[in-house]
Amino acid sequence: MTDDKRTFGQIVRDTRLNLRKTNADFSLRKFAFRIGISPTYLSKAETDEFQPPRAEKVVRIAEELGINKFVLLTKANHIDPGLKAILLKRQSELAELILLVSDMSADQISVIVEAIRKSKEDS
Amino acid sequence: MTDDKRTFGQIVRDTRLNLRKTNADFSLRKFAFRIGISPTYLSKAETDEFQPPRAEKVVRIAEELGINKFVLLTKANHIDPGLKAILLKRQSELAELILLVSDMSADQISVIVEAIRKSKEDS
DNA sequence: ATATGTGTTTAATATATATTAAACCTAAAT
DNA sequence: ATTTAGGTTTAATATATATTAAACACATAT
Repeated sequence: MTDDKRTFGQIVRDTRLNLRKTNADFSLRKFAFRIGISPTYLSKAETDEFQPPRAEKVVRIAEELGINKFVLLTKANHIDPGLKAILLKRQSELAELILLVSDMSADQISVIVEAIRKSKEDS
Repeated sequence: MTDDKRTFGQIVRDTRLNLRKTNADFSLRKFAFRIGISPTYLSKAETDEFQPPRAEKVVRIAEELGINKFVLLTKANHIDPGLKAILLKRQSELAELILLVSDMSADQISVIVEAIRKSKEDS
């Protein structure tokens, strides 16, 4: 299960410090500049004193850290910009589907995804 | 097709004025107070001079006007708070599904919804 | 004529969210 | 002993989004 109990800040700091062990480019300052935020802000965000940055920055952080962006976005209380764009355009049509699967397990949803994928191949 | 070319403001004003024909409670002022926004704001929003109000207010407007909330939310560039809550919790699990169906027609999505609904009955 | 109801406009704020510069305090390297 | 690199703290802003009070103009009812 992808059920990480840690906060946004804890995940980012833990992961970054781990990478820093073998790569000095993962110091707080260098990492912050690479992402496009100030060291100040990253410091506070990693200690959960500030709220996480906006969605786009969170995605960049996840990419740089090599972790799943959706997990980090969820911790940051953001919806992925790509998903958001799709939903903004088609929420009437997608609402039913999302509500319908919202009480299903991840496994059950995977089964559905696979079924749809297969049916798509046959066309 | 639910493809209304009108803006948020146009839809709200048109619908409200229609209701007002037979019901004085749909004057701009009374309606605004009922929704919980100022007449000023509603006036500007209905003429698209201000951006639409926040999602919760848009939902209330749709309910009062008796129109589909998702359509109005889309025009207002908001995601339905209910959907948003689901996505914030489970976007890792739902992302694949949403991306997969995002290029399908509304009809095709309906077919999938029906299939899932049936399979749910058998359990 | 005036009070009442309608929508509009002017002129600002309010509120939340996102964000920073600069000074600071270490510990390690020179 | 001092430069360097690390992270922290103070003290504010910046930015976007959401929102309003009060005065106005016009029509209709009294």
